Amino acid sequence: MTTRGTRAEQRERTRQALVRESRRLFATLGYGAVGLSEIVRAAGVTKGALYHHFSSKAELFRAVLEQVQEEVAERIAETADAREDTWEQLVSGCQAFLTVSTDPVIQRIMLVDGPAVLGWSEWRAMNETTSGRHLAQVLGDLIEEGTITAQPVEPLTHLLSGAMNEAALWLAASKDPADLDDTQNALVAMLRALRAT
Amino acid sequence: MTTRGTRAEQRERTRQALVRESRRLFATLGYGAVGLSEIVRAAGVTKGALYHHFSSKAELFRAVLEQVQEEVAERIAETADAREDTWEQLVSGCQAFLTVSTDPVIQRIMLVDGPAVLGWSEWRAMNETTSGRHLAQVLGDLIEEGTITAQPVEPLTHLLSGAMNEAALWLAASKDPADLDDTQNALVAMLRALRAT
DNA sequence: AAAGTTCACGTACCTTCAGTACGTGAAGGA
DNA sequence: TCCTTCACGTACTGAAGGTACGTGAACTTT
Repeated sequence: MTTRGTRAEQRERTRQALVRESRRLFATLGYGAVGLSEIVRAAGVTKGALYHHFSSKAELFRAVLEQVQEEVAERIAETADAREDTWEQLVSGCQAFLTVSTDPVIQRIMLVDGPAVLGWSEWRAMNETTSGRHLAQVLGDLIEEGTITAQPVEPLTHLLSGAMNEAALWLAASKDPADLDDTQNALVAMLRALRAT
Repeated sequence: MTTRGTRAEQRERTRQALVRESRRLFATLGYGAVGLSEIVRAAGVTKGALYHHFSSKAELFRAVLEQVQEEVAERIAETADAREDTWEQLVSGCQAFLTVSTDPVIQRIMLVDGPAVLGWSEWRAMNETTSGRHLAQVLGDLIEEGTITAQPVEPLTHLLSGAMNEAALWLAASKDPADLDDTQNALVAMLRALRAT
């Protein structure tokens, strides 16, 4: 094999090829239905290369999931940060999540296989460092400024993120385009319920 | 092997043994970490017997999940049906779900591995025939009687069931016993938001 | 610049697992 | 009593994840 460029460059190229191709395959076929041989063939390398970069199939999946999580978090933050009002940041952020998460590619990796492959607690921890943190942050701010009734933040965070995850999965499978609007309306209604009187 | 009793009896006994032992193992180790050899050893049969009853490992898991789903649905219905008022049925049913689903055994099978092993849509369909149907039923009744603001039932159902699933998973991992109360309070507050003015 | 070291892989192999083919003996019917 | 059915047990296979070790180019050292 003709190795191009410096060693660090080559290393990075191989790693990215593995992550990119496995992300594609995991998303379309699901973690369990994708073999390592299929991945390395698509990436144009061998299993030796894969195990030089990742200690296991699950570790490779973790790398993919991290990438997906960061992308989702970024796209949500983009939308939310465009708003001035904290309350509007919450609402628009939630709506952005519902829109972004409709992508089946994101769904399978982030919402379906993620918890099963890495275990729920690890999956939770990863969420917490990306998009979950934003949600908790905004909710905390809103409680502090008195917009939302004083209460523990964590239960609220999990209730909302769970509601949105499930709704996103359902929306992806639904045919009626009106479902998205209906869901967002119901969600906003629930959010409004949290507001202090 | 000394087969006791009639053929139908024996058949049922082995099937139940397989379901019982695999349920135990799936719950404690997770679907992926349990081998069929381990299951048949625990059940006191061989792989021939397993594949005579179930066409695949996933099918065996499906049988286990069905059993778990029915148990959960029954326990919730028990609590909810004790109430006269439809609204109180919703509230007590939701609270019952949070309490029941705290069991790690139920969690791993029903909430973590279920969607990944069977695929989300099949998992959703199974839910729909058990506990999910009760929730949709009650919500529909409440909308019909005007207690809840008129709106499509499905989005609401998914938002709520998703919120409760995630909350249950979090509660199981949490240490603070006050978390359960906090979550139930937050949930009830969200439910109340749905009420027509 | 030559020799030595590191490292990013490739090759060959092992183990385990889900799944299959086929044999067997008791239950049930004729 | 004979024949069929069926609920398994036994023995095997292919594929999958994972490992041990070799190799040659990139870097370091002298």
